[in-house]
Amino acid sequence: MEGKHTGDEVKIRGWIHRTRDIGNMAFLNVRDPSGIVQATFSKDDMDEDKFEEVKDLLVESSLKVKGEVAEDERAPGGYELRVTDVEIVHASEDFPIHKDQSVEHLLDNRHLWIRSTEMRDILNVRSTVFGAIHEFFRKEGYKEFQSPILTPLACEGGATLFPVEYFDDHVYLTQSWQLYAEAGIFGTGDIYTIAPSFRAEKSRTPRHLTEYWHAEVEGLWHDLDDIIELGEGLVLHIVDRVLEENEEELERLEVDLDYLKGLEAPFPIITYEEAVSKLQEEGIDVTYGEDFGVPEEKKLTSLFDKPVFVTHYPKEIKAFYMKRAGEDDTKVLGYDLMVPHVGELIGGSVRETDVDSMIRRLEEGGEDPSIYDWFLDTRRYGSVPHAGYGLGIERVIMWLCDLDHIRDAIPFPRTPNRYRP
RNA sequence: GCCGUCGUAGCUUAACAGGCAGAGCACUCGGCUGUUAACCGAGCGGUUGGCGGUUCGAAUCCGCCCGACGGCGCCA
Repeated sequence: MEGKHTGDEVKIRGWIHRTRDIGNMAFLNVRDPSGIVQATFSKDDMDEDKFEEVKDLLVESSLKVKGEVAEDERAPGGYELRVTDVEIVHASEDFPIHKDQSVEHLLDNRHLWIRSTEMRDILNVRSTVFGAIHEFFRKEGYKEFQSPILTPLACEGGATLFPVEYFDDHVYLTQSWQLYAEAGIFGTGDIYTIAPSFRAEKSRTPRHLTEYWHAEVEGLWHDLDDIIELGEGLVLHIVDRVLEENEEELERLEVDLDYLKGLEAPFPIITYEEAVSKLQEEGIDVTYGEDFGVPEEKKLTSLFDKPVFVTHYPKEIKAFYMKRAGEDDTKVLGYDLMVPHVGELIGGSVRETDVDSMIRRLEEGGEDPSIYDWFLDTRRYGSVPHAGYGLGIERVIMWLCDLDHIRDAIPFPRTPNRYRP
């Protein structure tokens, strides 16, 4: 509907977005996955009974319309379809969503709300992001590798797990692909996955889901510089692809396109220690050894016009599997990639390869190393240096689309208070 | 887990130092030959989240419970 079909007879199959009738004429805005166009019905040009039937249709009724495309400044968008024939596919019941809706009502009716232009735009971007991740890793020579969703293992020290009955026993929904990936690299080499991860944490924030999609990668012989480059490359590739495929959607979502278009390598890299001094200079009350909270992240990301890598965190605030930095073993060879409004996009690290120090770290963390027995075998039979990271896909979408809440980055969000529809 | 805000018609809400629960949208009926969230007229629609208490009288005050939303913490 941009003038390309003016004068042509076309058929459209879709749903009624809005209706108006003025006696002998009716105007139906018809939506399909590509957009909305006004369909104009005139009593004189069609069967009278059918006209009356069309006039009575409610919003979201499905129909097929045939007619001529006409340029008309009175039509929204400047073009309309002058209908000559219509087939009613299904006359809708009174649709629960109208104007003036609360967040709560839209979430209760999420299965209907995903028909909205806003949700459709976001989900189109989401589709591009998933495709771009596969493209990037395959282009870079990484193989796709799957881990089980049902697992007896915890993967991250403190994080809580969803228990699942497993016949007479119980297992958990996975929090991460990583531990299985660390076994996988011995056969397949460099690997990646896109898979759901589950966290049973009652996090009440705009950037947490209990079920989220996780892009993870594990690379043989990789060091910290390798996974920094790999993280930066992935993010830039996603941005490029979304700008190529979804500029129209991003404009409707009122995203700052100049910011996204201006992103290029290299992203700034600072150590945790430098970050702490910078924050202190900026008047933020942080002491060395504390993990960053929301105020710290907010300030830190505001100091850069690109995503920023923060490396070499103290070992106390990071997971047991991260390798110590050779020059200072109070720090780990890992990083977080942070962006404004969203916080952490990627968390990555070089993995500890020595079985004894790994067992020690687990015991220090109050865990029973015997549960990790099979995993520790990856450090017993030809242990090799390796590294990897995990990226929160909904967080990337939230960042790209400038969303206020991560729940809108996924069709059917799962949060501590909500698991329907 | 902690702190805060809010539950009134299908939806969005008004009424709150206690005194007849009212409107807009949606829907139904009627009118209108170019509407743009059309408009005009009429109608339908309420156990004020639940239980208990105070009071002559509670949507309004008090207690408990349930639910949702927002913020912090934890993380991707």
